[in-house]
Amino acid sequence: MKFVSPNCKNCRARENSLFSFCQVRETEQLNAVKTANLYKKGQYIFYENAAPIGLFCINTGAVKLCKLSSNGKEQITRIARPGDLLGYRSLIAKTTYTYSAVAIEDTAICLIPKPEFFALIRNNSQFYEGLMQLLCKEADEMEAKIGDIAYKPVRGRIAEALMLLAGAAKESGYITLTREDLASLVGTVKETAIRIISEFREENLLEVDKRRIRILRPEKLMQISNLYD
Amino acid sequence: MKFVSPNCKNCRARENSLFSFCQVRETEQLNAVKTANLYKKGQYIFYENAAPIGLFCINTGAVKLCKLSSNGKEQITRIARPGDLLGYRSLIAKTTYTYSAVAIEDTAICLIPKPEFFALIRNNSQFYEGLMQLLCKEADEMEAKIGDIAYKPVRGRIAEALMLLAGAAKESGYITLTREDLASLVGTVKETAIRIISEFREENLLEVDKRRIRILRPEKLMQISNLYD
DNA sequence: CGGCTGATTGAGCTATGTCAAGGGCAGTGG
DNA sequence: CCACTGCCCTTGACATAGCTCAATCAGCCG
Repeated sequence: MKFVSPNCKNCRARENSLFSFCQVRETEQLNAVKTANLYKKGQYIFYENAAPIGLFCINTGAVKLCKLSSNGKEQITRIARPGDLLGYRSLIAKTTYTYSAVAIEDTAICLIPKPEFFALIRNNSQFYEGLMQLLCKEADEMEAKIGDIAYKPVRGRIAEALMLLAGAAKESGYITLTREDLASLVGTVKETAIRIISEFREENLLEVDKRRIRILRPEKLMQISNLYD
Repeated sequence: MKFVSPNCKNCRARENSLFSFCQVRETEQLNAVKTANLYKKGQYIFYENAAPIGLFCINTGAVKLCKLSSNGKEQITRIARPGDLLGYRSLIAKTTYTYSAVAIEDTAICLIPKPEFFALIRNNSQFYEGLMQLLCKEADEMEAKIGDIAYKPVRGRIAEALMLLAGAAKESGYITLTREDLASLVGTVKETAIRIISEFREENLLEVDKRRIRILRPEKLMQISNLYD
């Protein structure tokens, strides 16, 4: 299989990432030290509890971030996409990874080794600040998610997740997540997720082609997502 | 009511806070610019969605951080105590507060105005780094909480929360949280929380005196907290 | 002695999880 | 090109944790 290592200079993923703060020279340096890798669907990029080795930047594809709970179930905390950075929290806090990262499509990812990452935050204060803001945003989102899971019924959470996924799903507008992954993303089980999707289909809020889902009535779903008991 | 504004120099709360990174001179400056305030139990320190005005540092007492969900229920995300800093996320991300802060005991809090906060992170890189690590830690905790709420049964979550609260409850070892607040902290309702506490009492895992709870068998509770289905 | 706030307890009800049994599509190997 | 195998997806039947509503009780304060 032919895989051309992406060049940071003209990397589209870089543009909507924190690396947009980098100067041309820095970008060239990054390009020189980074290593690129292709992960097949289902392959692990890194494991929960492992020691971090660097900063990952997703080039193409999609990755699920998940933790294993003691009852053996997998909880997906987020779906990461091109331009998203992975692993910085563990690097900064000097801890092990708090979640695993698994490719859910064939995915290309670049890795910036630890030393270069730290050099970057030392030398580029804009990048540093950006990272800090990213952390805050991430925290805000998680905080919101806690509220959701605690009080929003599954139906609403699924509606919400579908909206988010559709927004993130580039051109196509198709959501290709597995029902199981979708369930795990909103904190429920496969069967419940399926039933609710079926309801939405019957109400013509979305259509299902093979496994893929396409939203038809975003407004309606949005409304359901905000509707409580 | 007599309230002596605390002095940063010999503030016990400061010692287990990020401000421990400050030099003597910085501490003196902080002391000069800060304003101290006493909040009665039940009083709001700041409101969700309001614009941040500075960094809060809890001196004595306890504060609940909570969000209102559309169905009118309050979700408590965390209980903050002396030494804890509040509001930095909104300052850094330049957003409004994502939660409200309410005193659950009579509480003394100092406020460092926005400009001085930014001056601090500009000039003290240790403080800056510490703040970053704090953010990471906070994010980790929330991530864990998401997993908990999604998959851990209420019984386990209550056990866990009790352990945490007991740990944080200074000397006394008494947990004084309202049943309602406890419920909201673990994402359930008052009645369910009460029933589970009663069970624990019957099993002699804790004792209840008036409203106050004291843990008797931490090991057991710990075990329950990790026990799934 | 009221009146209040919070704690309890009981009795249903229901959303959601669990278990079980197919069904369809896609990729593989003969 | 067909049959086989292995995912997923789907649906039904059933069980139950946890929510709601409602009534009562226990401190506490003026």
